[in-house]
Parts: sequence; C-alpha cells; structure tokens
Amino acid sequence: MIDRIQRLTAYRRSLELLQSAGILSVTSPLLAESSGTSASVVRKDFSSFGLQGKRRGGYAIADLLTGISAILEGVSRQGVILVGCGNLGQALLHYKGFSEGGLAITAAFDTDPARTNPRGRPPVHPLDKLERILAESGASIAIIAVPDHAAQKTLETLAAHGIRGVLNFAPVHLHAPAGVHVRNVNLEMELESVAWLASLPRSAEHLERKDS
Amino acid sequence: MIDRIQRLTAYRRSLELLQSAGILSVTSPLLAESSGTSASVVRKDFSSFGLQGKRRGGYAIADLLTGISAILEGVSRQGVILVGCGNLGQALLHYKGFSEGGLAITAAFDTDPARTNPRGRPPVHPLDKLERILAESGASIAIIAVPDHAAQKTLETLAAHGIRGVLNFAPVHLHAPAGVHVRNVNLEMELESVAWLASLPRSAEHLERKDS
DNA sequence: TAGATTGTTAATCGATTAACAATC
DNA sequence: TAGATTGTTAATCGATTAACAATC
Repeated sequence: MIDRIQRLTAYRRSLELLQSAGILSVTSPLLAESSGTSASVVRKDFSSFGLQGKRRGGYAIADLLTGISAILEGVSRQGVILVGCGNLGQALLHYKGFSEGGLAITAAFDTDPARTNPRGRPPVHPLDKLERILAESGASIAIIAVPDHAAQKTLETLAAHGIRGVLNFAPVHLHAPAGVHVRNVNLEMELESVAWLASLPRSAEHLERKDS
Repeated sequence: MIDRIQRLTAYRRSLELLQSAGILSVTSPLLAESSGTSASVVRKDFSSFGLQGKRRGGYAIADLLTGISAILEGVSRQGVILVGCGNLGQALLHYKGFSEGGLAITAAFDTDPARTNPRGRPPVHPLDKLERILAESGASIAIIAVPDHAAQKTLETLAAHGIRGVLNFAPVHLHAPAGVHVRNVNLEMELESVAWLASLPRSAEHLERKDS
C-alpha cells in the first residue's frame, strides 16, 4: 500500500508535466513510461483507488489529478518540522521539492545558538522551544537531520510531543515508539549500492536482481 | 542482491558501533536488532557472502568487518562526482556520511559561475570542464542534483563520458543509456509516504503492509 | 464494426519468515 | 553433556507480470 502511495506522487508529477505540455489524456503504457513503472502497475494502482479510465481513450489527466489530490487530501494538511540544521538540515529546510505535494516545513530546531534564527522563513528555534512551538503549530510530521548519536533521543522527544511520522536521515536504526512511523533515508547506502552496481563487470549484471 | 549490498552498509555501521563499545562478537538476533532487520535475514546475508560464524558464539565482529570490506573492495575505489551545486547539491558536497564507506566526492560541477570554485575542497568547476576533469580523475559514479528539466540531459552527458552509476535526486524518471545504472532518491515521495502513514487513523494501520 | 485499452484474474517471481537439523 | 546458535531448507507472503475478457 505504501508503494502505491509513493507511486501516486510519481504519477502526479508526470501528469502535471504532461498536462502543461497540453496533453489531456494518457494511456497506462504512456504514463508507465513517463513515471518509470509498468502499465499493469499503473492500471492496478488506479483501479485500487477507484480512478477510472475510458476503455478506448485512456485516463483523463484532469480527473486523475483531481482524484489523486482527493486521496492525498489528509496528507498535505499536516505540518512538518525539521530537527537539526547542520549541513543536510539546512538544505532540507530550503528544499523546494517538498511543497509540490503541499507539504511544507513550518519550523526548524537546532541546539546550536549559532544556527537559530527565529525570524527566518522558516524560523529556526532552539531545541528547548520544541514543546511550545509544536503545541502551537500542531505539526504531526518531523524530519530528523541530527547527528547519529542524537537521533534516538530526538525521536523520543518528538514522539512525546505528538509527532506521528518521521523521516530520518541519520544512518542508524531507530526504535519507534508505538504509533509513530519512521522512514529512513540513508544516503550512504544509496550511493554505495549504485557504486556496487557500477563496479560489476558487464558479464555479471544478472546479479542485479536474481538471488545469489 | 542489491538489497543484500544495502544491508551490508547497515551492518557495517552497526558493527562499528558495537566494536567501539568494546564488543567482540554478535549473534544474528542482536545484529538484527541493531540494524533493523531480522535474524534470518542476517544469517542468510552472511551465508550468501561466505561470512561464517561460530555455532556457539555468534559472529566475530572483526572478521565480519574485514569480510565486508573485502566484498565492497571494488566499490570504494571508485571516484564520485557531483553535478548541480544548488541548495541540495551544496549539502551533498559536504556531506560527511558518504566517506564512511570510503566513497568521496572528488569534484563538483555547476553551470552558474557564482557557484564555481575550482580551489574549493572539493573543487566546483563549470560544467564545460566536465569532460576534461572526468578524463583526468577517472570517476565512474555521479550524483545528479540539477533542476528537474536538466536531469535527463545531464545523465546523457555523464554516460557519454564514462560514468557507469548515477544517484539521481531530481524527482523525474530518467531513461538510462545501456550500461549505466540509475538509482533515484525522491525526497518528496519519502516525506509524502510518511505523512500518509501518519495520517491514517490507528484503526486503519493494517493497511500499511497488506494489499488493498 | 473493428480496434484499442481498460479492469481484473491467474501465473510468476522474489524476498522474507519459520523451522529445524547440524554442531560448536 | 546440554544448550545455544548457526546455516539451510521449506513455507509463506506480497508484489509484479502476463494474459485476456469486457467494452467503449
């Protein structure tokens, strides 16, 4: 299910591109091509969300976009905060891509006074303001971009103050309190796996998918 | 297979933490706990790479680390370049986490003269120096952090100059030339899926895994 | 009508989990 | 020895792919 939701984001992006190119409808093979999946998956995804096409002309892009927005309705109304404004955190704080889906970082936090700026957009507060700001803003999603050793503690603090979903960039496994969803983005892991694929001799490329 | 390689990176991280805590050996359940997987997977991974434990005492951490290094040997000797030094690119350029596995960005590129700095560490060159620098350095891995519309073109240029693996941060599906491996990191997708999970009422949490 | 494309079902595939015999 | 833990095999699970009947 989570895979379907993720693909929905990809579909939306592709559909917007197609729409701004003046195209009104897509077939499943075309959308699959544009979003990097297969026609079967596209049809199954849409069918499972009740998004219907025409047996002849494919799917109406406007309808799909409306439908996807409706499905992700509850998602984009949630506030997002960021904890840790170091190298990576700073970049995430100003990352434009998040807002595509309507999500936006409303506040950030850091322990280092040199990094705080309560008048910034978004504002960067000292960590001890977390409880207050969280109570005011009602954010339910957090991004963790703190040093490894601080990540678990940060998660627990966030959970204690009502955060229900966390995107964690610290390359450590976090133990999530009940009711809190943690998703990890491990950049080293991603780069390393690409490097591994690239290091394979062409003759061994069957290893990519198959087991052992 | 790619999953195994990814987990290898996670195991290494956990093993280093355990080792620096003075621990000499781990059992599969313990390592699983620390790296966020299951004991079965740990044992199967190790067994598939020929990493052996003792039927009684578990796995010797030093041996595992040596073994993992050997497996990832060819991986870490490859040079990495970065294309696109905007908001996200700048952060990746100075991201410490990559070097854990021995990978390091040796040079970066940007079309904007205001962002170039050939004397930086790592240096940031204008894009038209790509061919020359790539020929000199022999890098085979690239990170793409350019605006969406420039990503496909960038990929093709990189492929033409010998890049064999790409980590792409642009949220668009890229068509990879033969022999080039592309892996996508889509930050919006990740955040959106966490937000979706968090938006579920507790009663619907069975949707997380199961189909429809 | 004939043809294209959906929506859905069945087949395939791979990955994870469970279980347990081997053994240190 | 008895007990703990590996290494491996079999069972389960879910996701993807293939195929095709329904139908616009």
